[in-house]
Amino acid sequence: MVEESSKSPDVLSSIMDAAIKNFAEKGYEGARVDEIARDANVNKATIYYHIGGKEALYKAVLSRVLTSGADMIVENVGKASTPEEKVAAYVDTILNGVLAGREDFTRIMMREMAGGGADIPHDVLDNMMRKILGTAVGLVSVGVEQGKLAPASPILIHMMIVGGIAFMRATEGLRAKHQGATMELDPRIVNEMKSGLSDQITKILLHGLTLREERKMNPTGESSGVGKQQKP
Amino acid sequence: MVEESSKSPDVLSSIMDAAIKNFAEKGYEGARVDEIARDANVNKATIYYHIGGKEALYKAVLSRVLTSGADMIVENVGKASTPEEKVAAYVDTILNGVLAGREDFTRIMMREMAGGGADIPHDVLDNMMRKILGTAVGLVSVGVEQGKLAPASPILIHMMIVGGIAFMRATEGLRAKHQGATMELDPRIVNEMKSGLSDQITKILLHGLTLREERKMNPTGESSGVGKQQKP
DNA sequence: TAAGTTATACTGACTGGTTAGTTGGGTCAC
DNA sequence: GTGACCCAACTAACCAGTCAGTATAACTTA
Repeated sequence: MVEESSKSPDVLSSIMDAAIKNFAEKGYEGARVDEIARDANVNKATIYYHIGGKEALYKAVLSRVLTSGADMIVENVGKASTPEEKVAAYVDTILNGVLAGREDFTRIMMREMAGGGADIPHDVLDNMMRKILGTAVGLVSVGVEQGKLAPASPILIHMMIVGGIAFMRATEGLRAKHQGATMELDPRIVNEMKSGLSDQITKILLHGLTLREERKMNPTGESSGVGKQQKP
Repeated sequence: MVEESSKSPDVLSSIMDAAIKNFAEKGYEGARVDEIARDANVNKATIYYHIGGKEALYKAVLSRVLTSGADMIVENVGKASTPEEKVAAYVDTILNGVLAGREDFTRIMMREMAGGGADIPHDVLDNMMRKILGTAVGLVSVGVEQGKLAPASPILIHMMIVGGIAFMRATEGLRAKHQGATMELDPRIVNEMKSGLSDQITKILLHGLTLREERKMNPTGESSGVGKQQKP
């Protein structure tokens, strides 16, 4: 009689959420449709009614995961003016925009890459490649032309960013348990590690590790005057 | 008793090889014991006789994958003298020593990280953490103390190397098909991309992307006319 | 507007193919 | 013969996908 919930609040998104969680934790083969249904508080057949099947569900999840970030990167990098700022924007957008609070996305992406990306729908892949890698290519190209960036493979840059972030994220739990390797660290390093991951990556990418000559590092950290070097 | 494998040519290693291949391609859940047995030209029960089961087989594979490289890194980095050479040795060992011709290892590692590394046996993980990360920590620490390297998180450095390599490797097939994003690249970038991945990564890590004033980058080798720029 | 019809959203119970693991027996070197 | 090594065939469980059925909203028509 009285409707506790006339229409379901949003069956589809609860299915998607549960699917993302399960696929992220256990991978495509490891995830169970029954469990996804249970997590979504939905009858299994409902999933088949709405989406079609396990594979269709996974493809839907993949599209959502992979599509969501591309435009954000294009936009934010576009806003930045100098090549250096563009690199920073690139890193920052991936870390704090695309992947912020979405460990699940990272995990699914890692698994998908491990599998060679065979399951990624072609149009999604195409779109992603064009936008994200295109942005990276443009960024480096302009920087090189302007004499501001050293020539480097934009794809490699992209992969070092994404790969670095993904591996850092994925191993967070692991490292928390096994922090035996922390050993005695130089206080300057400890300090540096306190700044945000985005800043750290940007700094490494822009300035590298080599210190030239006698230039003292700003010991208080923060991304201030780190990359200032004189002649070799 | 006598030797390890007295009888068959080498049943155990053919099982392991087949297992590595299958786990790499399909993950733990996706791999089929029957198929591993078939690939190894062995009856399925033989696997159970020698190893015990699917999970034990996977653990064995994991140990082999993860253990194999640690000592190599420690040794090669130890041989190098300056911090810069150590960084180069670190990158080069991971790429050309640990992972050379072993895409399977990379894939298994990626999946395992995506899953949070829950399956990695504790002693293996401990050993790996101590050796590999310990080496990275030592490397950066010494470099910083000597005033030759900028302070940076050794873990992040490690993850950018491994993550970058893993993602580059994993997406090779993918990128070959979708090379639409290659666009018009500056010839200097194209040239840079011709040098080995190990050199490229080392260069980025050591020198970064930023070009300072009128200074040549001192390219590691071939990539000659790289650093010639005017001011903007 | 009441009765009849169709469309949409969902469910509980079932099924059949797949797959990890077992069993009991066979071979061969010593 | 005896024990390490290997096999073909079997089994029990699991799990993706199906189906017949319920409920209700949404039209249709007389």
